[in-house]
Amino acid sequence: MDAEAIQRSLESSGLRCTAQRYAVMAFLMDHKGHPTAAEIFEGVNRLDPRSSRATTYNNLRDLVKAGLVSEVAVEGRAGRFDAKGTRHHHFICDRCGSVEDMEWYNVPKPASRSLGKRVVRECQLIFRGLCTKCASR
Amino acid sequence: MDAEAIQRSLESSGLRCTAQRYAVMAFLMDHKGHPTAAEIFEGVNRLDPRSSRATTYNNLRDLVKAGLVSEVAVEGRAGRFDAKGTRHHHFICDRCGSVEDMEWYNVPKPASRSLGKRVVRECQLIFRGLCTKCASR
DNA sequence: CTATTACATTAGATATATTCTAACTTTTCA
DNA sequence: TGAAAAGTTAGAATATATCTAATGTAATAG
Repeated sequence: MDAEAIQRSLESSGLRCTAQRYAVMAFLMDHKGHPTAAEIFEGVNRLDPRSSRATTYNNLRDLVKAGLVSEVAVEGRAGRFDAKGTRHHHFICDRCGSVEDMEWYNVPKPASRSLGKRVVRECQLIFRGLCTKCASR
Repeated sequence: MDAEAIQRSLESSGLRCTAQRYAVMAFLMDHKGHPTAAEIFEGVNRLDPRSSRATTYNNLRDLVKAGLVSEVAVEGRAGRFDAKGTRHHHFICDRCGSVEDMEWYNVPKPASRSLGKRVVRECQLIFRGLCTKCASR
């Protein structure tokens, strides 16, 4: 996604395309490895313009609310974020904790009996085990 | 699971069955709603014996390492725990954040091509959407 | 074009969650 | 029995996230 596309997607979500917000979005497009808020903050601030920590958190929250970014569900303390480009599942390494993308495939929905009145929006798989690096030890 | 079964499962994992560790395990068997560490700590301490926060965290970590408890992958700051009784998937409400159990069913494994050298230990499904309460608003 | 208002950003303080430290207690077992 | 291992503890330290209140910036009604 290029600069204009980022700008358009922000504006069509009712968010102004500020330098700080743009930077968060661009960083996420560029780093597919599910960075933490701290990593995003640091990465964004290594370049211009300076952005405060509060702004980074505010913008992440706004972007998640707008559906442009998703927060990845992992155990552990630091939230991890993901620009919603392509759909994918996740693999989490038991040993080193890294979060990797896995190719997307459809997963059967639960029986409507067990679903009740709940409304399912999406359905995500999390694999656990050993990543390539940790498996070879 | 009764008292003796908890004791046996602890000991067969090489963990002593201390009062504090037993209490954490019993609390988790009794509260299927994926309590946070803080809730477990509070719940355990409302009864005898007193257990410190550090011990609660230590014991949770030991139990997870031993495979008797799993940490549920949810976004948000506080870790949530789950005694591995029956297998189940999870439903997370977009609106109120509650985590509910969903009936277990088998999920197709990823293609070995996309898996590479990774070793999959388990495979967990997370549904997102609106829970029964939030859907009716 | 300016004033008003809503949106955004900031530094730093605060709140929350988890882990660490170092002393102490209990259990195990040679 | 007594040395080593395992467990517990209070409180300090660290990590993560949010709040506050002052300030800045952009959109737009007049």
